[in-house]
Amino acid sequence: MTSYIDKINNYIKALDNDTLTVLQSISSDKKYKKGDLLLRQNEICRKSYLLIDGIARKYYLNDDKEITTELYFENDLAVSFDSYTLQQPSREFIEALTDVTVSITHYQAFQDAKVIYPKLLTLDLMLAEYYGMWVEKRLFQFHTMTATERYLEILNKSPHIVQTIHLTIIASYLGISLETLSRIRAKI
Amino acid sequence: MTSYIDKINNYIKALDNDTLTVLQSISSDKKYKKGDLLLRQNEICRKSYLLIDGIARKYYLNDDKEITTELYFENDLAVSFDSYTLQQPSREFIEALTDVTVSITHYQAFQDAKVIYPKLLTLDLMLAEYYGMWVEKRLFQFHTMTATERYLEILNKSPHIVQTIHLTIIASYLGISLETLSRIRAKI
DNA sequence: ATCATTATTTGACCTAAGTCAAATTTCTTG
DNA sequence: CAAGAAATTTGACTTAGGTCAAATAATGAT
Repeated sequence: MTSYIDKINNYIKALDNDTLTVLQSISSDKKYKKGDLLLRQNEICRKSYLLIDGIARKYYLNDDKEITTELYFENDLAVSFDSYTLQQPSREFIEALTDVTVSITHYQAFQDAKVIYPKLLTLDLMLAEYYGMWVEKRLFQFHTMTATERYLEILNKSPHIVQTIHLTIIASYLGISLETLSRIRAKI
Repeated sequence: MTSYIDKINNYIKALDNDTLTVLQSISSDKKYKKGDLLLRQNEICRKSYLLIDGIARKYYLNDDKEITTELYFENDLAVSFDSYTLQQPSREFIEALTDVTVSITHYQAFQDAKVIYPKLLTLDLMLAEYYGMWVEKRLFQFHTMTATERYLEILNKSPHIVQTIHLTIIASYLGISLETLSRIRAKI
């Protein structure tokens, strides 16, 4: 499944000039400071954010507690999937965890471009497929793995996460309390 | 989000004759008996199954225990998403819970048709988006709701599930043990 | 460097849900 | 319809992980 990212990136690299030009024409770079919100709850997610530099996360509030649903690093595409797809208010926030630089593409501009450049439609499909598989895998892990196993998985496959991100956020991403995460770390 | 199904169905209804004809030409009906497996673990999911009649489920094995990941009724599209998308061996089974009639479309034929009929590409995108949002919602429910709340949700929104499907399967779909489900039902 | 703030750890206790085993109830099929 | 099989319930006990509170440790601003 990771190789699907490669496939997507290769597909982008292999785009014809026309398509690439359009894609660039509807995208623009922007910088955010650490702590800035790229998307707030109840706003409609009208843009997608391709992380060029820095770290960000997506989260929502449950009983005033922040539940992190996704962590973004260089080259990741940050959107609130359902808000973006349905163009309806978002349940989630997107927050810069460090200073970040992003390439912003507007939803509507991309929709319009897809009609004329079918390769963008294919690209959109690949991105949606990737996200679907990613969420499915996450759900699968919550069902089949203990908190400790999930932490070890992150430690193995994404050590950069553990090195750069506060435990409160990692804990909420793993679906456990901060204290439990601390105890898991003490055991290992 | 439910309304997105309507959008998809309207989109299908509004397809031009050429596209519809192709779609029909690469699909064919088939009947399965209760208990039949439409897809086995380790097989590649080379077909999608549109339920015309009957009930089916998708599940996988974890420590010899069956975990149901999706329930299918009339008009639902049954596939193992990652196996279908990546054309790699499936972790999941798809099983007929009653006698079923399905409309089968072959992966490769659909891929080929998408190239010529961009509307099928758009349709594929909508289906992937729908599945992504559906899984995301399921994950969200597992994070924010207790077992009792999840059961009540099913009882409310999909009473037909509780009426027609064995509790063992519902329990595994809710991510709880059969005994816990039984106790939840006793309380209510 | 120092103080204040923020992050993390540790302790004591609690709770939702799981497990295993046995008892009922409900279906099937002859 | 009766016997056997399958599904569901109930009981007794265990456990992973949560909560609340307090103690350290780390970080950052002056």
